[in-house]
Amino acid sequence: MTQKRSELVQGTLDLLILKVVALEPLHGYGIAQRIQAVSKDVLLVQQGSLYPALHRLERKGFLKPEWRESGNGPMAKVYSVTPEGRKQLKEEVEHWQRYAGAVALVLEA
Amino acid sequence: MTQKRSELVQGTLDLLILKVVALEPLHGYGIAQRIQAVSKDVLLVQQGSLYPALHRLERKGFLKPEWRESGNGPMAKVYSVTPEGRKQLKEEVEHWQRYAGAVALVLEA
DNA sequence: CATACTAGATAGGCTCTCTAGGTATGACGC
DNA sequence: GCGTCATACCTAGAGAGCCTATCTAGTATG
Repeated sequence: MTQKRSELVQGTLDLLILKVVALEPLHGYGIAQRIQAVSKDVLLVQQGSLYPALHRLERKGFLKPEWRESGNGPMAKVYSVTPEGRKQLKEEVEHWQRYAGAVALVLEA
Repeated sequence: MTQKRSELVQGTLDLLILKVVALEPLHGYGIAQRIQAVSKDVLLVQQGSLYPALHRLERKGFLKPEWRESGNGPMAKVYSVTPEGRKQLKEEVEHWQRYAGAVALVLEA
C-alpha cells in the first residue's frame, strides 16, 4: 500500500474518517487503507494527517478508542463512533453535499 | 449584500474565482457577489479571503488586472484570466471532480 | 541480519481562510 | 453641508489543518 501525494481538501478528512468508522470500528492504519480502497486510490491519507485527526476527533468526543491485539504485529487502537460522533457525521455529510452542490452550480454556470 | 459565515473549504476558492472570471472579466468585489449569487447564497467569500487569493493568482500569472472606472464609486481593478490561468482552471476543475467523486464513493459505501 | 509490513506517534513548516480593522469615492436623504 | 450607505480596495494577525520527515517497535521473510 504505497503512500503517494494525496492533496486532501482541508476539512474533509474528519468526514471521511467518521464515515468509514461508523460502518465498522477500525484502527488508524486500517482507516487509511479503507479510505484509499473505497475511493479507488484517489484519497490517500498520510499518517501525519491521520493521527492528528484521530486525536482531534477523540478529544471532541466523536470517537472512542480501545486497545486490542491486531493479530499481525503491534497493538491496535480500535476506534468506534460515539452517539455525538454520529450526529456530527450527519451534519458533516449534509454540509459536504450542500457545499459540493454549490460548487457544481458555479462550475456549470 | 450581507456577509455571513461561509466556511469555504480550503483549496476551492482559487477554482471558484478562476471559473467566474473565465466567463467574464470582473473586479474583486463583483467576483464575490457573482459566486454568492450563482451558488444561491451557499458560498460566501469574505473580503479577507478574496483579496489575498486574487493577489496570489495574479502573482502566479493566472489573472491579469486592469484598472477601470467602476461607474458607481471608487476605481475598479478588473481581472481577466490569462492563458496559463485557463490551463490551471482546467486542471483544478478536473481535480475537484475527481476528488468530489471519490468522496461520494466513500459516503455511499 | 536485513528488509518489509504493520501500527502507533510527534515536530515543524506551510498554505489558506477568517476576524477585524482601515482607506476612499459617490449617491441619497435631510 | 453632513451623515449614512453601498461600492471598492487592502492588510495584519491568528488559527486550523495537511504534509514532510522522522521516530519507535513488533512480526514475518529471505
